[in-house]
Amino acid sequence: MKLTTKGRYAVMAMADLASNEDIKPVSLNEIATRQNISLSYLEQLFLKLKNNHLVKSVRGPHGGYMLDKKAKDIKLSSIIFAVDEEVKTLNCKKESKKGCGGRTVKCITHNLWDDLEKHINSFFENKSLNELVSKQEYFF
Amino acid sequence: MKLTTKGRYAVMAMADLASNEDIKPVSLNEIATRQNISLSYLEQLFLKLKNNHLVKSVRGPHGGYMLDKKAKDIKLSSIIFAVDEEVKTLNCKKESKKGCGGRTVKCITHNLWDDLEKHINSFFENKSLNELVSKQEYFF
DNA sequence: TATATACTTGACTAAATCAGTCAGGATAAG
DNA sequence: CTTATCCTGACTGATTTAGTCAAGTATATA
Repeated sequence: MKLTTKGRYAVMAMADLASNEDIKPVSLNEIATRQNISLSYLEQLFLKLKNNHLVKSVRGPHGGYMLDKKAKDIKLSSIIFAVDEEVKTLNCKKESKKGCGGRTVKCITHNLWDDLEKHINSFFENKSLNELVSKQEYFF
Repeated sequence: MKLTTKGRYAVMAMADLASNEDIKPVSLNEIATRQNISLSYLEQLFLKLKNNHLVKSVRGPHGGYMLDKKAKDIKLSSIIFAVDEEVKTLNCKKESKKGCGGRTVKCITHNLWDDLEKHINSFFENKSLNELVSKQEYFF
C-alpha cells in the first residue's frame, strides 16, 4: 500500500461526501470548496473512485457524486487502493527464488517489511467510512 | 516516519553487522558485498548511524564498524529515524489553529493519519535488532 | 616512514514520482 | 441552446530518491 496525499485527499473527499449526501448528489465543486482541493485534481481522484465502484455519478446540472454503497460498507483500505493502485514491490521479490526464502539478512528484512505492510493494511482494513465520520474517537 | 529504501538498507546493514561482529569490526566493503549495496551509499548511511550513536567506527586497516550498544538495546525505529531524519509534516499542521482541532472533515482525516503514524511507529518501536536477527518468526 | 586500508564529507546527478494544471470533450436539465 | 456537471488524457514544474564521484583524513602494519 502506497501512502501519498492522493490517498489522504481521497479519504477526505469521501468523508465529505458521506457527511453531505442526503438526497441529492454532491458536486465536486462543493467538495473542492469545502476541502480546499483543486477541482481538476478531484476529478482525477473521482474517476478512479468511480471505476472502483465506490461512488456513482449523476451527470448534468444538479448532478454530482453519491456513495455507491453504504458508508459502513466502505473500508478505508478500498479508498486508498482505488487511488494509489500501484503497489510498490520490494526488491527482494524481483530476485530469483534462490536469493529469497532463505535465511539471509536480506530475506529477514524482506519479511519484516512484508509484515509492516500487513500491519498498515489492517489499520485501514478495519476502519469504515461510517466509523470515520461518526466516531467520537476522531474528534478532539 | 518516512519509509524509503534508505531505511530498509539501513536495517539490512545493521542486521548484517549484528550477525557478523564478533571481535573485530566489520568493514563497509564486507557489508556491501554481502548485501549487494553500493559502498558509497553505505558510507552515507553509516555516517548518519554513527552520528546517532548506533554504531562506532574504527579507522585504519582492519578497521570498520561495530554496534555502539547491544543489539537488544537497538530499536528498529532508531535506525530508521537515523537515516530518514526528516519527518514529513501533514498539511493540516501548517495551518492556523482555527482550521484544525475542530470537527471538520479535514481534521478528522488529519487525526486519522496521525493515528496511522503512531501505529507504524509502534511497529518499529517494539522490535529490537536482536529480535530481528535471532527470532524464528522472520525465517520462513 | 611508506603505504594500504578504511572511514569522512560534500557536491553532484539521472530518473522517478508527486501534485497539480490545462484543454477539450460528453451529457442532461431547464 | 445554454449551463452545470461529469469525463478524460496530455502535460509539467518541483521534489525526492537512490545513488555516483571526488577528494580528502586517520591509522595499523610492514
